[in-house]
Amino acid sequence: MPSQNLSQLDRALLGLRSLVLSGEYEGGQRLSEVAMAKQLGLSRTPLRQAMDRLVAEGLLERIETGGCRVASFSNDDISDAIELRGVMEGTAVRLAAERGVDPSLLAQAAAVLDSIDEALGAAAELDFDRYVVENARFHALLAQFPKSPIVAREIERMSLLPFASPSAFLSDQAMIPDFQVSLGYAQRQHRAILEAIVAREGARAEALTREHARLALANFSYLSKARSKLPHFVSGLALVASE
Amino acid sequence: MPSQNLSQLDRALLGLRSLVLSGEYEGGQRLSEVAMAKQLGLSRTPLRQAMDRLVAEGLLERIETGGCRVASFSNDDISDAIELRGVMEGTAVRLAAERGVDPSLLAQAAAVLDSIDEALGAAAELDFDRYVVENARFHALLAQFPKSPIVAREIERMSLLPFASPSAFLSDQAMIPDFQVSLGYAQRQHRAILEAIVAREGARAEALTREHARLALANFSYLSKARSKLPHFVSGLALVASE
DNA sequence: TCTCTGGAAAATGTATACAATCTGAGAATC
DNA sequence: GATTCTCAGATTGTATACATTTTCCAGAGA
Repeated sequence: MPSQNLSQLDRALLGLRSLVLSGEYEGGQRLSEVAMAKQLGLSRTPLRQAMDRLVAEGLLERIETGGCRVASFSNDDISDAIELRGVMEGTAVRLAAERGVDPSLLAQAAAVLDSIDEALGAAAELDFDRYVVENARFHALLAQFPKSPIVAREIERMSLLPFASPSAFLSDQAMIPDFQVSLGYAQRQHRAILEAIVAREGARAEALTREHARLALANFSYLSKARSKLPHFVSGLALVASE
Repeated sequence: MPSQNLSQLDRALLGLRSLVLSGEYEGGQRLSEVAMAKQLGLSRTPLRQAMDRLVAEGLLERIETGGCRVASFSNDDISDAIELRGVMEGTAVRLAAERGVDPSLLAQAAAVLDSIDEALGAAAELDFDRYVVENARFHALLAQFPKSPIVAREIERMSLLPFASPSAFLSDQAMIPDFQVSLGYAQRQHRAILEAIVAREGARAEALTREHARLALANFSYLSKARSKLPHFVSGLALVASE
């Protein structure tokens, strides 16, 4: 059985999120609590909690007169969300460079980068899944570098929006023609960021990290244009208003 | 009657927040839902919602085994929170400078700055309350400059923590010896920021805004040292662990 | 004196009932 | 024909009841 030790709230969160991201309710219409609860097989209480949380995450919007609707994002919204994630990660690495980083964390990050190198491997034998996992791990490590709960927390929050996370658009990048080049470029940025942190070059680390986030923006732009051909492949892309 | 059109949730939020900030429950002990609900005169349902929200804001922490406790902040946490607010506001003004700002917003901001000048006035007739109000308004305007719902939203979120808001430590600054000098300095920064935005100098606007936020840090340091003499004057200062 | 165990009291998580409010469609009016 | 009005159905916000889990203290045993 897949879900065993989960609370009803957790089930509601998972269910609601996947329903919303699937684009089933994209119309912007109100989400009925009773219908939702019945569909997910739980009572309104945990469902309501889950809705509150998704509102806080930005996936749902509250309606003034009561209830929620699915949020809709413009291309500019996504661009801004990615920019903000870059700004926050950039701050993390700047602080890390300024304050110094725990050597064990640095070693972990270096190991992850080595692993990414292996994942990239030769042209033919690219291990894409491994890249995605290790990339996420590297970014998670960056967030921990400054040893600041507040910074870590806010970075995590920035990555909650489906488009802003470091892994967004990545699992679907396999269909982008020259994606291998792009991955190699990203990895060079990874190395440069780590190098700058070690060298205590805060401004450089920050600038590199911001630029690194913009790769996600490029991927989004590509997918956005190719959307008609690759419908609903990217989780949550249905929430983007096609202006 | 003070509270009329408020929902029970709103009442719970206001009541809980003020209870927490008052430092009544600082011990880090678990907050009893039933006791809380009885004290505030409402049922557990809206109270629970309010607790969820304060957890999201960072004022409460969830306990693994259930329930919540009051969060406790280190000096470093507060320093980081202020830094992050500066980073976010800095991003807003950089984007504003890069993208250009609606002239009507610029005019409003200029008017607010004029009003602050009046509030500062001559040495004897400083209108402190007015300064606080107009300062908050100026910062709110900055958040709106980039015309980005996401940026505005995240800045607002950063300002939720009681120590990170642009008005934090300000209402209590009256007791700092040379606070008038400090206010004048802040106002010069305000003008420089606006000037940089108009001149499309993104990097300058960003750097100035970050530095501006650090004034709050200086105020906090002062209050932190003087805490024994001014106990519990600053709302929420009770949550700061006196290491 | 300390540790461990047992169990009662209390607290939380969840479901459900109820009242106030909103929605939407059809009737009535201009 | 368009607009306003009305009212029933549906929906949300809130209170409360119930079951499970957690807490904590007392007492036994080492």
